[in-house]
Amino acid sequence: MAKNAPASRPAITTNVVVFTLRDDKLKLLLVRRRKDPFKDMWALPGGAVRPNEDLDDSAKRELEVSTGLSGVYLEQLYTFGAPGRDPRERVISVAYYALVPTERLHLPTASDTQAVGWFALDELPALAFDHAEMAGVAHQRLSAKLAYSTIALQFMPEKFTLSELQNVYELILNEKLDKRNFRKRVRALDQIDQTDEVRRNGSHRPARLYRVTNPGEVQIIR
Amino acid sequence: MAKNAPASRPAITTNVVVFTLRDDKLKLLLVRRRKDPFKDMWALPGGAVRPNEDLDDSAKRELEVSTGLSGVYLEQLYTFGAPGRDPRERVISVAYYALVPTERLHLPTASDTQAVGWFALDELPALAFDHAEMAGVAHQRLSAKLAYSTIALQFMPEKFTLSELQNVYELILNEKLDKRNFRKRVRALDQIDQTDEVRRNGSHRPARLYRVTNPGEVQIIR
DNA sequence: GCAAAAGTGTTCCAGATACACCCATGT
DNA sequence: ACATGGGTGTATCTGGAACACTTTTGC
Repeated sequence: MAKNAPASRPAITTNVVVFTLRDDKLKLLLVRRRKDPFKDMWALPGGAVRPNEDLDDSAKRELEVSTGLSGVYLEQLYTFGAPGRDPRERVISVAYYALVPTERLHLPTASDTQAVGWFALDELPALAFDHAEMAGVAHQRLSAKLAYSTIALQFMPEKFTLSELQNVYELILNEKLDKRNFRKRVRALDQIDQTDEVRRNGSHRPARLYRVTNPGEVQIIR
Repeated sequence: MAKNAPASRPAITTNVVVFTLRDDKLKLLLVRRRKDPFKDMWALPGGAVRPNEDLDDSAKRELEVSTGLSGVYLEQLYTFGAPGRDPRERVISVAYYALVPTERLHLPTASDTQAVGWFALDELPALAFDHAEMAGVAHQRLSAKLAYSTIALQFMPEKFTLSELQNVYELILNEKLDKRNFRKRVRALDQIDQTDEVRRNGSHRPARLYRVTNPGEVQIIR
């Protein structure tokens, strides 16, 4: 059955739920499987943990392979290990989730055409294995964390407007927020700095640009 | 080196951080190791996941073996997999934490003398492997969860007084709370029912006994 | 001059905090 | 009668929510 496995030892993999914001939607990255089982179905990026590789490093590597990116926010999510979740043999999957600023994704990150794609969370195709559950748990965690941390800043590019930041919150929470209250609150966090630049963007008043004070740092608030 | 392991497949274990409240302290359960490595040191209960056993089931079993208990609150915590965390061979450990009401622990749960013990969190002995880190992460999670869930009720026996419940909060948070505010808040949760019994307990007014409305259920609040 | 997004403060309300005294019992 | 923990209500504070108009630009 399994290639080189004694039945007594499950295989270990990491999977990564990669979130980004595109086209005014919260999307995640899927790869198309090229082998059985679930051949040609969409799945979360992931793969075997190497013999001497830390779990975090394995997730980082999977992220790097599928997106070309490193240095983005990455956090362990949950470990899935039900017998039978892989039809071939027992596999324990340590799931992570990552947040990437859209601007850093120049290419559609196709190692070959149609092998990867970004899908809106509410329009996911059927997923291989228990990956739909992983994606669900990741989304839950992200939404929850939005409320009590500065995690949303991880989606922002180097410079951004407050309207753009508000949009990020609105997309993830899936509700409209009050502009004045939002600005008051987000400025009170003391995690963004005003620059002296503005962005001209259509026939209306230019927007002031801001910058994250401590990029890569996620603070617990409230 | 390793007994029956191909270097390509790490071993999988679960470990459980078992919390209880005793002698007005938050304590956790440790077992003394009888074999190398770390022979005679204290460690978290745990052991290998069986070939066809779900991770949750493995943790439940370890809990049952070390405490004789089942049906208590148990939640996956984090997965530890750094190479070298076990000196013999690569081991991935899925850590859980559990909360047990003290009353359910009649025996000191000794399968043999001195093999297990309860230790206050601020008086832990040196622990084997990376178990000190596990315990730390578990305590953090527990404290955090106290603030936004009804998890503290999991420590309560069948019937309890509000003073006892307040004591639980004070021990875990490590700060004094206002009696009137505490009672107002905890009653507003609508998760405890007044019984018509009282407990006579020394030379003072008897305390009303309460009961958890939905035992085993932990609600997210606020 | 008009359309379109940027920007700005104040009032109101609810939930958290601070706080002190009487009650029922055992000795 | 006194020591001990059980039990109760109100005033205040604070942070969140609601809410509308002016500004700057491109066309």
